[in-house]
Amino acid sequence: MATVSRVLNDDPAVAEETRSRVLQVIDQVGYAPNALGRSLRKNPTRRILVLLPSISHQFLSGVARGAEQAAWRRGYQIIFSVTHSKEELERQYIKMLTQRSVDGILFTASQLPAQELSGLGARYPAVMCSECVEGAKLPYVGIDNEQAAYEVTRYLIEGGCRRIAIITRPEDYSSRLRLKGYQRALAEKGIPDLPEYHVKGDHSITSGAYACRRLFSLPNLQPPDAVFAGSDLMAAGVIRRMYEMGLRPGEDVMVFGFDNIELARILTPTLSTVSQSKLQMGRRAMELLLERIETPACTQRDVRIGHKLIFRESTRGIGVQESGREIT
Amino acid sequence: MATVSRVLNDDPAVAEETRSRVLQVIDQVGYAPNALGRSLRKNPTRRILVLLPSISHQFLSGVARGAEQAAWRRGYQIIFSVTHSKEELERQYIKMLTQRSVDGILFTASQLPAQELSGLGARYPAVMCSECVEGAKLPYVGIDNEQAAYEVTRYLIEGGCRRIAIITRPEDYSSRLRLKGYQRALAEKGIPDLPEYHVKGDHSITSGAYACRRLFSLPNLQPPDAVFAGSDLMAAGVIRRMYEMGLRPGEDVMVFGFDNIELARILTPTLSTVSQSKLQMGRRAMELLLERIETPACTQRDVRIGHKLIFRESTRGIGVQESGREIT
DNA sequence: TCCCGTTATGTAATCGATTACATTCACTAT
DNA sequence: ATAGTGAATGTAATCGATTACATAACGGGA
Repeated sequence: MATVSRVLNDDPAVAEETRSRVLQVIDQVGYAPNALGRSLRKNPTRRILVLLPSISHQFLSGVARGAEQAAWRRGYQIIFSVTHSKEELERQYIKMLTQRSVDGILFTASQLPAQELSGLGARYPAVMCSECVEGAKLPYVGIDNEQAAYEVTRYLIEGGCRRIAIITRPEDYSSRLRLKGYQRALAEKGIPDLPEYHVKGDHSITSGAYACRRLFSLPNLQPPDAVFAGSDLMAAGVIRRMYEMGLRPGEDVMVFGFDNIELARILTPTLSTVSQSKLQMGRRAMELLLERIETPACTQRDVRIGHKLIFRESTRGIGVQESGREIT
Repeated sequence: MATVSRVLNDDPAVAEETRSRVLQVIDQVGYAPNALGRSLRKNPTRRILVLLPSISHQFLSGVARGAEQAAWRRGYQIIFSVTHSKEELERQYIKMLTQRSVDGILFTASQLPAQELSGLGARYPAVMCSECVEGAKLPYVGIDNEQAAYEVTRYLIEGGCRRIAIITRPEDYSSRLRLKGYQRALAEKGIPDLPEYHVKGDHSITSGAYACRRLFSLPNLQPPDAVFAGSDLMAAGVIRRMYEMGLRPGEDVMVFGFDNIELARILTPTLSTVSQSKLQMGRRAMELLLERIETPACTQRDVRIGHKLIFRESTRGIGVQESGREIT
């Protein structure tokens, strides 16, 4: 038994002849070492859990890919679980961390209270990415949402838009920051910030379509001349609905998205949007996490990733298309 | 120690007073049981691994959701890993099964040789879903691809199309079956099967666009009057490219997709496609897998899931839109 | 008073792999 | 011939939780 273990762990103190004999027998009986026994003794599992709110999240899947690359490079396996934005499910999967089935955890959109996350972070390696929880004391990697939204809004205003609607999911911290950026731009240009132009969505296509209908049937108020959606999916819903209402997105009304998922290039009209470097975001977050795992003493802090605005046909009416003006 | 274990496992033979005292201390010191030790003793982990070729696969993410539901219902956790269609990665993750980190594995698009999969299936609980490997002796859950493609082709022919192109990924077993169905329909109607109209793709949008360009610049041959793409994503590429070439999909040329992902409802024109019940597919596959785990003796076989054709604007030129003719 | 049964808790073996330490063996130097 | 050396292998403790079994404590009946 001991010798077998030595063979499998490349211990040099095994005679060449014994080694090959062992390997042969292993092959014959189809022996596979039990990972449980192993990690019980030498505790790291070299496995990381990434929590996603849903499995088909276009934006986060890019982040996940970045995280995966960084993990593999350092010899870690990565596994995913899906929370469906339910606290209870999230706690279930967090158990994998506290029970040592994984060495660390990467949150992409936690629903847990800040305090709970802080407590977890104090005891175990954990990092937040993309969407963060206000007040949770975990390292965080993401873009400057306030600034990005500010830039989009300013761009729309400078292009001549005066009635700019915004669709957000107010539960998200990032969405609240974006709203702030939007308001900063409006204030700067002396344009009134009408609450009627703030509409809620949940990042689904349907909710975008629904928001669009509300915006274009406001009583006692002119319809918007631009719609800034908090995600490309909602923007897709907006565009779809505009066609159904006989509006021409990109000409009658400008549309701006957020995330730059693949869909943005395929929609008709193609969608202007904010590009976040998903790969880089995931990579940096994973690096931060591995740092914490391997040197428990370390106390790194938040990381900010750059973003850029992408101009496509959905804002054709006010400017150039498909240039990649790098901004931050 | 023993008493603590009893408390955590709800053993009735613990005095109420001791129980509450134990719980209090557990809370104080922040004790969390180590899952390794536990599963080492009572061996099932009640955890299932689902292998996906990529994290942002629109179609499979629906399947994954179905699998997840079925697993939760029976008290199993589910975790995902991504193979990027690389054999080596796939083998890495399969180790989680052989090393008993999970109780079973669900393949959605394995790249491994049939023999290897058969060997695995003989020793451990494993099931294939959606895409199968020809000759691999694992239970499989999927649709009747040959029949579905036959129905689509027949529909196009009956609508008046005579030059029907098909885009497939010939590496997939399912694609080869679909090609057969396509050929059966052509033969039945006495329409020649021209190899020039068979174009390769890899299920990416780009490959669809590329295929489209080839199809509409065939030397000495009329361009097709219908394009049947092996996936909605490729169909999206086809449609995008048609616009760029000044063609009107759904009027000049019919377009049919496969999978019925959400995108199909959003494209302009909306996309006619084959709907596979993703949820049901995932659910049935997971049920099959759990069956195998819990009653090792059982030897269930393949399961066939129904499909239906969805008619939308991209075949507007030849028929009704958005009806749901259930077929199998 | 003694014995028995019941209930609650403690003891120790177990799961499978790892690894410090002990042992064996062959061989060399004295 | 004997002690000493080093390489290869064997032995047994260990990781943390579970659980069959042993023990302790207590009350009640003969």
